[in-house]
Amino acid sequence: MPEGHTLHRLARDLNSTFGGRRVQVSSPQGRFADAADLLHGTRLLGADAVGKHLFIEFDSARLVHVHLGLIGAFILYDGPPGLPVGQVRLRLATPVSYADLRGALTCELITPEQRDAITAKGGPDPLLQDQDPDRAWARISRSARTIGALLMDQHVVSGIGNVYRAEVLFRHGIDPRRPGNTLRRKQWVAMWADLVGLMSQGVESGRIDTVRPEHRPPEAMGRPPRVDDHGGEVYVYRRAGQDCLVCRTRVRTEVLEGRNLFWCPACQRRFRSRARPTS
DNA sequence: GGAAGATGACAAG
DNA sequence: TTGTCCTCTTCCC
Repeated sequence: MPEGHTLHRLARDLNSTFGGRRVQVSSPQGRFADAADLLHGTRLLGADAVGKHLFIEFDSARLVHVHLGLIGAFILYDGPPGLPVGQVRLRLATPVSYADLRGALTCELITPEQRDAITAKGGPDPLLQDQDPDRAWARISRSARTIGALLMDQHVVSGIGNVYRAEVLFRHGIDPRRPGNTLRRKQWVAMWADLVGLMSQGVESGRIDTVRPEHRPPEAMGRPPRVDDHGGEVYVYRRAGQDCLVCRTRVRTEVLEGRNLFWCPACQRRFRSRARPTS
């Protein structure tokens, strides 16, 4: 589901299924009907993802911009399209496969200029080549907001959601409530490298697994990673009240800027501010 | 049958 | 910070 890895994987799948083909475009639910009529029967040139945004390009420089939001899903199916189930806002189809979009925050027809404006607003995306993590560091290192909030801010870094936020902070022993301007550059460089690795793995597997082999519980040894509601084996995300896989302290949760935050109070020690950072 | 909650983002105040 | 939107699933009565 929708963190950056989901969108990049989706773009890849849409390319292999529909890239270069003429597609039937419809909006069974009706909310995208006018645009669907315009695109119906035209060639789908390709799809690409930037952060949590998905762009699908059709002939005549027409682009569909999709943002799944919290609850959206874009699912591909093999076989000829059947009757729509539920609220299908957008359906792409060929005689042998189809894809249904439901619950998206955004599904709109845009121009290449609008696409550029959308992508220009975002911070660097760990899943794209040639990104500059220093652009994110420039904002983090100047901000008194918590690192937990900064990592979720798409203007700072693109593609990170609640799961990767919780997990990468755990893996680096950083309290999510710590202000961005108290972090060291070395810590950000290490976190960025970790995000690149974790999220790339997420694109391949379609799930979020962050637990190192040595921290897997003994009963899990020799078994494939467990699958939680969110699909993946993690250290702290949605594990409030359970034992930390590393130190057995109870994982805590708290709402930060409207989102559930999870962390281990022992592994992710609270930063103690002695004096204002000097540089 | 209805409420709550979920991997998100925006506008209003 | 709060409210709102999107849809579906799970839980509780």
